[in-house]
Amino acid sequence: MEGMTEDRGELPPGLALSWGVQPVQRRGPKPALSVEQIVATGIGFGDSHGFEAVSLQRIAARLGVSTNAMYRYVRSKDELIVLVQDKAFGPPPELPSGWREAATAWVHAQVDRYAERPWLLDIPIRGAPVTPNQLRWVEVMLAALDSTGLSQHDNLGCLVILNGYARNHASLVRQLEASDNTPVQAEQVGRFLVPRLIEGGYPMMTALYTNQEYEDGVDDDLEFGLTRILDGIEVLINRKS
Amino acid sequence: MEGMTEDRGELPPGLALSWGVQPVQRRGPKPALSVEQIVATGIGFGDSHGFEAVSLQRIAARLGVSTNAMYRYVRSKDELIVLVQDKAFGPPPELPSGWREAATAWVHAQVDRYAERPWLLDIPIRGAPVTPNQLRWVEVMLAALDSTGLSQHDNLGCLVILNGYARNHASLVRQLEASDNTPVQAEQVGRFLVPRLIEGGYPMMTALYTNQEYEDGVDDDLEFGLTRILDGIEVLINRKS
DNA sequence: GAAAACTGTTCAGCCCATACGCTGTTTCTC
DNA sequence: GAGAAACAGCGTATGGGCTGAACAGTTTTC
Repeated sequence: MEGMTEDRGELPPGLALSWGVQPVQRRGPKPALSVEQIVATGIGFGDSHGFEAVSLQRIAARLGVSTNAMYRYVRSKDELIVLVQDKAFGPPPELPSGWREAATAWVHAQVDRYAERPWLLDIPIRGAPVTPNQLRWVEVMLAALDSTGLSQHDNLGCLVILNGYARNHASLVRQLEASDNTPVQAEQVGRFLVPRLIEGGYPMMTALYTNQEYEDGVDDDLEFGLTRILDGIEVLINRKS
Repeated sequence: MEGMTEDRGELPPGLALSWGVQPVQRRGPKPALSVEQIVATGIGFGDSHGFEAVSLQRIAARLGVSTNAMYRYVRSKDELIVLVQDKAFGPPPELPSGWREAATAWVHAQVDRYAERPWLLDIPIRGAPVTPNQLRWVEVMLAALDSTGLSQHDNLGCLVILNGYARNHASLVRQLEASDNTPVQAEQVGRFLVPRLIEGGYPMMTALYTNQEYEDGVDDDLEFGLTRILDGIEVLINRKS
């Protein structure tokens, strides 16, 4: 490809870089760093100390470079985050045949990714996915849904539901893992809350809390919700045929 | 209630204050501010300038007080955010009878709330809901699902799906509103992306982009996903009876 | 060899949350 | 009524973050 230097003036942050399009340099000293190196370091910090730890300062310090040197490689922190997100999430797995099996595997894979790197859940969603790995996830799921006979529009709708459910579930699991670590505190919360629930007219919540079902009932029951959603999609498929 | 001064030592941030439990003060000057006032000011900034704008500095400045005076009312920013979140989201509406109608109204109401105050989507979810309004939302939905004959556990599972879908959908709508404002940029993204999709082996994505269906197909189709989910739940209900 | 382009650096500005110590005010207790 | 205790808000200070501008050094091109 010759026109690799196309002007990326108004493209959203991270788009060009995530596809490996970098401004070709002709003169001047060789860069001491590379975008890949910077992104990898950012992921390292995310893995070890969470999303808040992936900052330009820290990455620069780790790489033995001044903070502002980062701006020779990345236009803004936002751009860096987009790159980190795409790289850290990685590509999707191969999906089994059969839309139901494929969807199940797809959701499981996403949940697993989030389990490996929970800090990815802290990255705010900027817009429609445009980076290579993100689009690959969409691609494989759409391919799997192609056999359902639904319209492109409906397939996309199903994908959005499944994706949202995966992310939502991963987020829930993460919360539970974080709060279940302190059963002492959970019990103290209950002692504070229950009288107020009774007095405030929260019968269902009271039952939940006194049944010990809360904080416990919302276990990592991925299959339950997934089955509901898949059943709902299946109803639609059967109706159309 | 006499024991209002129970020690709230180890309770999570915002729990006590959100339920109106404040340390009773006996001596010293009267506070110039109130927690309600602070929270209301925070919500004001959120409404006018987004979540990032709700900072202790700004609130303090607006109220004509030094930044650190805030810490006489709130233990940390986290605590403030919890209070702001609960107050800004507000209480749920009355739900119609019939679990399906109720769930539909519940999801719609949540989406509407997020449409009114999109910045609420930027608040990270800390843990299981414990504040009065949040719990009220759970309460009314559980009450509506009580007639399904499902177990408490299953009802909670359904609620989680619906809640996740509502939040996810609101988030999508917000993205679209933010990105659709610049059709010029969207077209430029397409020009950058399509050749790479073709070359990179993204047939479904290519079709989507060339069909103009992307950025457009994910419209605010709340009903589509909701119908799938409700159908899926209905399958479960019918199976159990 | 000179000019252009590009590197990383330092300096600087502005934002944020938070800790500490001070002064003045209010109220309880003796 | 006087002193002590408790509490308000303030100023100062620390540490972290993102980003812009000016600058000196390096490499390539003309």
